[in-house]
Amino acid sequence: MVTIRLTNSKTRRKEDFRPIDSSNVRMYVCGPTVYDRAHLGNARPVVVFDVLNRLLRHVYGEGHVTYVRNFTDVDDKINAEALRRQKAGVPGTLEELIHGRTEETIAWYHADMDALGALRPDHEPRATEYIGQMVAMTQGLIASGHAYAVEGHVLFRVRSYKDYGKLSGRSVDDMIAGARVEVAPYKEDPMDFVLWKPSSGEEPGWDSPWGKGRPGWHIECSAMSHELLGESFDIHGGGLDLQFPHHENEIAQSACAHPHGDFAHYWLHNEMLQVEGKKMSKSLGNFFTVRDLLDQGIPGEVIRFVFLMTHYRSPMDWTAEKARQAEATLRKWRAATAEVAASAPLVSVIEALADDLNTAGALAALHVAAGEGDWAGLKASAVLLGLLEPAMGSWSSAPDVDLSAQTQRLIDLRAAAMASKDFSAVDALKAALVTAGVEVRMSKAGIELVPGPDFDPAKLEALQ
RNA sequence: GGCGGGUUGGCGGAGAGGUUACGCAGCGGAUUGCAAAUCCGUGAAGACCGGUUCGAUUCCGGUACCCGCCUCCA
Repeated sequence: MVTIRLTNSKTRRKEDFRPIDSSNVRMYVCGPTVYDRAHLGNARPVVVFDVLNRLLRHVYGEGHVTYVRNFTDVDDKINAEALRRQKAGVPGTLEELIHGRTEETIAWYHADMDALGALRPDHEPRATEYIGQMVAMTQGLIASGHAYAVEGHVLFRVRSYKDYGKLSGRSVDDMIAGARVEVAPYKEDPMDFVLWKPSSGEEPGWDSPWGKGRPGWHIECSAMSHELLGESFDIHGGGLDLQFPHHENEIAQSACAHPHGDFAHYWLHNEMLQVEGKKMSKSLGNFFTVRDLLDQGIPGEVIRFVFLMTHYRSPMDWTAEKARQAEATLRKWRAATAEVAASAPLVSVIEALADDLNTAGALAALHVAAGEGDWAGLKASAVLLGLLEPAMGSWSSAPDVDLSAQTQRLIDLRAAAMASKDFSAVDALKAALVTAGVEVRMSKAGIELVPGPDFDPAKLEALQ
């Protein structure tokens, strides 16, 4: 069996991956807060961990992997949007409006991530469906002295967990020195974080031993991963930005609530996304969603390919030039493999992926296979990477147009030109065809006209 | 201020202590009436300064610059 090696944020080293139970490899990835369309940065962890999910299934077997990715549907941004709708006169209770907003966003998310070729996880739990577990976990943490209730809040006592800060490499004292934490008079320690907070009438809330309220952000992942994957599981993933404080707090809560488990064995963090060399942000005006790109006609498969060009632990720069290259490569490969039956994935590709998800190396191996004409191997390997899937390829198929009249005309003109040595008429027609996005292939054997990516039927019409 | 990461040829982007990454672009050739497409070939790198070593772009230290998180935009 192939040994997968992964860089574990917990140890800061590349380690051999040894699952707790190879008949049920368990992975939890932090999913989106569902208040709006997923932006391009949201899509990176989705693709990264989709590749890992596919690799694990390839190595351990389709039925031997459990992949969980949550939806955070309790959040102040969602509340704000629901409240805005209510004030705008949309009928329904606040809870109903919140639910409507999250359902709508989840449907968008599914559609957009499906377009990127990401397989749906085995479980996609929603925070609102696990409030009971969160309350129970919070109660347990209070009982064991790791949390305290005060003024309707429940706070986690950071000093009660000796390894707090280990994942992100900081000590509690370091963090306080940096001191950009919310100062609240009821906190025992400035670093203590919220497990439960009170809700006003304009916020969604659930009954609890501490009054009507809602959970803090971090507790949901601890509760849901425990419920679905157990006290100890194999892999926990997410964006690097989540390492602190989100994952640090998850570890503290879970370790203290379940002292006999050891939570996640391997922590994986993908680096951030940039756009044309800069951080994507609304203020820089380079902020866009996955749907924006799809609507511009950039296929999801092309977006996926661009993501795979960069190793997941390096910052990835989204550029138009990369999209252009990715599209050209995919067109070539799709054309070459259209009629080919996939064989088995290439060893070179599996080895690259097994080496800490080296997707760039895997793509290079695909290029090598293309150079050798091993299209069957290329196809099988590409499918493992979530590329060249038949269902994703409609964008690359040539427009169904009849160019036989133009072809014949060009043949006639060329035949005449061969005799007269005056090629001006041939060149004129050829130039017009090229302008219309038609590729002109002339050889001794004949002439072939192929509609290309920029094919424009209107310009062709003008030639008639 | 604290913590972490990065700096590879024109561009993108990997691995490996010594032997070709790979792709795009470029250049040369084949092919073509000329092109396109295709095929063949090819030049080009490792921020800077030290150290370890027979040998470092690859290991160690320092400098410069860039980036991320600590501010619920992943």
